[in-house]
Amino acid sequence: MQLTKDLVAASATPLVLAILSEGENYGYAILKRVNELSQGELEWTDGMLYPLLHRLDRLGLVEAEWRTPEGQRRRRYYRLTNDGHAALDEQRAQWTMITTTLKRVWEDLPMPGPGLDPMAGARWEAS
Amino acid sequence: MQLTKDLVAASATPLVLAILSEGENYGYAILKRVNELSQGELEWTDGMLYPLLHRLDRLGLVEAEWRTPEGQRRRRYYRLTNDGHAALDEQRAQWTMITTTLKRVWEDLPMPGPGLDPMAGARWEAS
DNA sequence: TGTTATGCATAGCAGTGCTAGACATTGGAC
DNA sequence: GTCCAATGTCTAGCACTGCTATGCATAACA
Repeated sequence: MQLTKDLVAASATPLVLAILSEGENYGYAILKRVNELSQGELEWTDGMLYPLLHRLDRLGLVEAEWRTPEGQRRRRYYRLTNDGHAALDEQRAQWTMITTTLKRVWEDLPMPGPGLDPMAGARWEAS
Repeated sequence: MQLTKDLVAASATPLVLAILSEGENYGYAILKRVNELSQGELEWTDGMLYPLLHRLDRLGLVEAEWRTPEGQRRRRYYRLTNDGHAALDEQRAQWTMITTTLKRVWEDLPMPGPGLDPMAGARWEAS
């Protein structure tokens, strides 16, 4: 499946935050995890992940630390900060809102709420 | 709720396409419909909708026609083309895919599939 | 010794979405 | 009569930023 740029951009941050909420992690493994979670549909490059990680760091949503596990390569581990957790919740709420909105049209649900009804009951035949 | 730019950008096209799939419509009414569907959470400006509509027109996803209903203002009505319907289906599939992916992390679902398990079973304590 | 997997980094520009500003008509309030 | 709000549409131009392309390094393995 070929995803639009917009969608990739919009989902990148919440996805990384969500993955880090599972526990600290490092770039290369995050890449693998994204692939796994999306069952191969999302194909992120490292070139797009690292800048994002740096951005999240600048924004204070994650903390980074170099570490060299026993007998392994040097890696930079990232961990969610409190602000990061809050940001994740916020993003999640936003996604839920948008998804709910889209579903309302897609599934033609009856609509609660004030009901502006801009069309005053008029209906047009499609196409 | 304050939405990120990315998310607004990513949802704009599918939302407009979805609204037009309900039947032909014109700019001002689409704005109202968006407000209604999102129950006031989405506050689009006309300045962002019209360029989008023009773009969709250029891409051949919608057709436009000036019309002046009996005793009403002149309006430009937009209608989905076949390509538009196809694009809507495509976008919908993409959203579903992403949403599914995000839910997997958010809800910590057990994961089906090949199971790359890049961490070889290791678990870290979260921050 | 060559290749693949692991692991990280960033300069710089292409691409584009929106803000700001403009214009016109209708109807109701005062 | 006048004014304001709602209705209705349009576009130039630039600010912003996300990614592509590229570079570097080590380990394992064939």
